[in-house]
Amino acid sequence: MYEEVAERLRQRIFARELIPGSWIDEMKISQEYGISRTPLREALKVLATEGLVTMKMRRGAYVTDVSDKDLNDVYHLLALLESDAAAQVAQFARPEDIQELQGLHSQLKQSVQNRSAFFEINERFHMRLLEIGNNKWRTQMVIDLRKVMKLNRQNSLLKSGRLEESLLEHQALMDALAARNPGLSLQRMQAHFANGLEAATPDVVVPANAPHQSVLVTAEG
Amino acid sequence: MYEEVAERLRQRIFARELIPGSWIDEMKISQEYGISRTPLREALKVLATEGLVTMKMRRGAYVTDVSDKDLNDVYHLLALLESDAAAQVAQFARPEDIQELQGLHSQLKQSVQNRSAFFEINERFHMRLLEIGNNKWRTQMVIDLRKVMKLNRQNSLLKSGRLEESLLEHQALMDALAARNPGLSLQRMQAHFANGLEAATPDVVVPANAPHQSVLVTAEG
DNA sequence: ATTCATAATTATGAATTCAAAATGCTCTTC
DNA sequence: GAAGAGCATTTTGAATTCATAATTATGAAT
Repeated sequence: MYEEVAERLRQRIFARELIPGSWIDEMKISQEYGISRTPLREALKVLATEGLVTMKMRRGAYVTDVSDKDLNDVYHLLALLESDAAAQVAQFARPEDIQELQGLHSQLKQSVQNRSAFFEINERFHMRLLEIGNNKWRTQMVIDLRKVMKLNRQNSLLKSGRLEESLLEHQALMDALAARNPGLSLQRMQAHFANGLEAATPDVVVPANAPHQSVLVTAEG
Repeated sequence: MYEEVAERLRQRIFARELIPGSWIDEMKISQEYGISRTPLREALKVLATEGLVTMKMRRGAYVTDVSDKDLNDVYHLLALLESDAAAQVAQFARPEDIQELQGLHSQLKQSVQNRSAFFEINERFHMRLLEIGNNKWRTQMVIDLRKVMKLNRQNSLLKSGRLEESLLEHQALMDALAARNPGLSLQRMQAHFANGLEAATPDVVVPANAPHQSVLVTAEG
């Protein structure tokens, strides 16, 4: 049951119904859910290891307050891990996997005017790419990091023009993957992230000198 | 208390006292530790999210059995994250931080004939570099991944000659850091990992075509 | 003798109870 | 009227109890 409870809590945290920095009332929540405190406390400890809540000694659980720097750092890691996955996919994926990604990309193209559909398919694309990347530890990390990012989706996720740009970046990435070029795939995914992806608030998350650029630094730089 | 219990369990898992794949007897452990099952179960759920144990529905907790592929995958991520940290350090660290690393490196040089001291200082060096890298999420990830690596330290960690080689790689890395060259630092850390680091069993963890090489792939490759 | 069914035992998962610590409120004193 | 001490209330953290599910063992039937 604790997994289920953890997921419900995650959703409430993402929805900002549970406010960052605020105290989590175990009694209240357990009554709301009609359960005892035991599985709730187990769930809270899991969320604590995920970084979504913070446990204070003899003070209980608090919703983690994620700073702008935290967001930058997490975003940097997402770029690092997902571009690494893209390189792996370009190298090792089976032809049918690439086909599948191309199928998802086609769907993405067709849903460019439907914002929520675009987001959903885009998310599927990224997750599928990770799965094809065939490293469950990396996949789990990205899942966890994306959860943290969701903590601070306070404002609109994407500027009006960004949907089309994002699509173009996806196209460029797909081309690199189809060409089975790992390094180029890595760069294209990096570029996609550098431009703000779909999950972030670009002006907050990607300042001009953001550290997540550094992975593109070469031996010369 | 659950944190303390989790740590004791981690140690026993690392020491292979709890055998991978084996069932964890809650009753037995709780009696051994003189505690109730409640905090023990909380600890087990935390370890489950860390990937050290696996929970099976209505079957309890099992020590995770880490496959060779898992080791490869985790090692690949360690290389990715730590080399990323090295690049960040080269870019953003304060002079005194570089100094501190150089101090640790000097200690490392002096302890080259004392195997356990070497390992301990080496671990300190890597952790300090991560901390200076100033991304707590990355640091936490590396900590977690290193725990997983420890699950399979079954045999001797380093060939006889590797200590000296490792030291040379460290020296090369230090030079790149001191020169404030992010890309070179990244490469040198990658090379350090490609050669087997200190924590791995090289012939198992780093096969010739290991995927963790791919991060060095460039736009041309 | 082997297999299937049923009962008993064992272990998990969750609720409840209990203890200790922290906070807040009240009462007293200056 | 304000400040401090002591007591009460609230809440966390852990132990115990309880229920349910799974496994094993026993017995009967084929």
